[in-house]
Amino acid sequence: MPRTRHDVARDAKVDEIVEAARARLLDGGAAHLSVAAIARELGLAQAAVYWYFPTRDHLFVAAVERILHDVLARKPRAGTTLDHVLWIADRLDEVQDLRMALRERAKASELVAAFDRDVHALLRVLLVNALPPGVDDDGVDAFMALCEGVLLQHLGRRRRREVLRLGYERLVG
Amino acid sequence: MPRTRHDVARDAKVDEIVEAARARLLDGGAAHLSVAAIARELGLAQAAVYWYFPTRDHLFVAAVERILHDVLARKPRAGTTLDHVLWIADRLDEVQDLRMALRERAKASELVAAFDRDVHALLRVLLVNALPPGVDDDGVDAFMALCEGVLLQHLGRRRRREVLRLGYERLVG
DNA sequence: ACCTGAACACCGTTCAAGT
DNA sequence: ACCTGAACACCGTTCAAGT
Repeated sequence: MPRTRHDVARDAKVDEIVEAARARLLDGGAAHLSVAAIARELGLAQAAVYWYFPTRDHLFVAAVERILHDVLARKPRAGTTLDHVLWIADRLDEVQDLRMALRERAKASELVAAFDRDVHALLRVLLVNALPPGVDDDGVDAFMALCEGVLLQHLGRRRRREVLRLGYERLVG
Repeated sequence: MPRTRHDVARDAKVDEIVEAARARLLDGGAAHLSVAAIARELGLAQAAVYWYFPTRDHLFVAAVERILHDVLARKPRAGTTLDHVLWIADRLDEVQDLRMALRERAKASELVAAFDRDVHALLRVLLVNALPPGVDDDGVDAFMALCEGVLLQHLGRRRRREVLRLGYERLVG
């Protein structure tokens, strides 16, 4: 096996690592993402990963970024604005664990903290676009908080949608 | 120094460890809580801690329990029901980081998961008691979600209270 | 009952050295 | 430019052995 792979494009090697990280995040969660494990899996020395990603957090962010991109790329079916909002909530629920892990890590890493803020801003844009026009900022903030909070709860999908519907009607409807 | 301290009551020794854990949680967060560090601090072998707490998570839960107990023991000043709710939100904001850490760890440990559910149930009782009587379950769930969600946001205390006030009026007022 | 010492299997990160 | 090997300083957990 080649020690240095000058034949393989840099992007392909970066992609290989991010893909391995993505896979680990999706089954074991953030705790399952370790530089050592990925290096083992890819047959690399640990230090090789650090050539492309200066810290574990850089790799973590890159992998979460890819996952979020994929999840949000799915197009919603047409429907009422409430349907659209509920669809967004279902998507967010899929990445809820990762968002929690992001928050936890953000306390220690400014890199992760900045990314977390970006994600939050993006979700806000998504929600505002989904809502009917003319909703005041207070209502948006309150409804956004309700969305994030309801994902935190241990409710089933059915119950979650009921609560969201109520919030929608009373806060922005 | 005595190797085994039969003179010191078991409770006192447990208390010493939990207290050290509490201090570490309060400044460095959950990431700063390690069995190794506490043993070093107390001049014990690491294995000594395991005599009282079978896993790191047991110690973690015990320390968070103590912190929560202290925070919630503080008595609110009299005021409107909204004032009371805002007071609860301020208390919860103080332990927000710990709650996140709890959630993160709950994925890996059923012990932590169970404790997290207990905390959630306790907070719900606290909120229901603070709210005016006769609020429907949907309203409570929605407002509770809003409370937890608004603590997740990067809002200042001022803004947080505005959003909570709006949610209170439209969801349970 | 209580505690030590030492081990085991993990981490993230760094760095000199090689190609 | 790219990668290895080895080290360093951490973890949580276990266990035989001592008092």
